[in-house]
Amino acid sequence: MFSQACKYAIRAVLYLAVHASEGKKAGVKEVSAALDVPKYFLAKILQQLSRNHLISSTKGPSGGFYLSEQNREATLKEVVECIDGPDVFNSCILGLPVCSSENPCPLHVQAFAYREGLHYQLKHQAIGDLAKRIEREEQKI
Amino acid sequence: MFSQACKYAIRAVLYLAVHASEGKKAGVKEVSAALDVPKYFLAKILQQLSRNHLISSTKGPSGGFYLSEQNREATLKEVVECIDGPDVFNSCILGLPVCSSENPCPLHVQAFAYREGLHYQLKHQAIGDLAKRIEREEQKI
DNA sequence: TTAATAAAAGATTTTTTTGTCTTTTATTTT
DNA sequence: AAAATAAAAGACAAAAAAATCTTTTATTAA
Ligand code: FES
Ligand code: FES
Repeated sequence: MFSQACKYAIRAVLYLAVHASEGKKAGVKEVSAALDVPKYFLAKILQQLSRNHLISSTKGPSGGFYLSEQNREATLKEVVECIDGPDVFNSCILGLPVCSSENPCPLHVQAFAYREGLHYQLKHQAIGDLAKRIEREEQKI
Repeated sequence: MFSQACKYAIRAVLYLAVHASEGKKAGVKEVSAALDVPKYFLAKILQQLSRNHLISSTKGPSGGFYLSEQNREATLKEVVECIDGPDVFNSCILGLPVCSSENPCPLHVQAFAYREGLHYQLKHQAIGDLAKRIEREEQKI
């Protein structure tokens, strides 16, 4: 479903949402250590998210990555599409050129349900809200 | 979700289920042309399925691939696991070392539900039955 | 205002996946 | 028995994804 880079991106964004803020930024080193993810690879991913304004960053001492209030209103769908491209949620699970209910592949009904369930959550839940839920329910990142 | 090889495998097996039989075998050339899939790559995939007794084959003139009656009783789950390995249906969508409802990641609930829907179909529907449904409902492969 | 810090950017390397080509082996038809 | 056919096997090449390293730029704290 998601590329390795995209999995790292989602986890990193959620980590930032929970553990960082404008006043308490987190560096690549901290995030990569906390999530047990390759440091330099993660750096690239965070850069890409930053360029696309899905996370915020500042250079220099006491600099690092964090989520602005605006960033917290975005959704993971945007994060996913920033890394894996725009077709993640509408491509056929068997790789047919188009996915549609009019011309369904044999797995379409189930695959579509799965994909849409996930899509719906990622699309409608703000990252900030997700973070609160993670803290409340003590979910793993 | 599925590797390219696995997508090709599923489609090829379904093609054989619909268009081939012990009396009317299909060669790599036919299948790759019908599904618009790289020939030599598909050959490797069919070999692997054949070695694992998920499809049948014979060499020589009028040889080719087909599904025996026994093959038709198998499921696509077995095909998928033959190509992509045994963890496809129980690994965390975010790549955490284990996926469980006790230690869920933030996407677990949706991801699990979605995955299980698909898993259930692939696990409980015999390839032979799927083929009949494909013919009946004129689904695309 | 200098030194230290940390992200940004760029260039490379490694690994995995995908795809191709050639040779061998089994089978069948002539 | 010989020729033709088609899968099996093995070796290889190309492309994509993942991971690493180095240099540059911006910022801040001393
Ligand atoms: S057509 Fe294949 S998943 Fe929709
Ligand atoms: S724990 Fe992540 S999908 Fe189950």
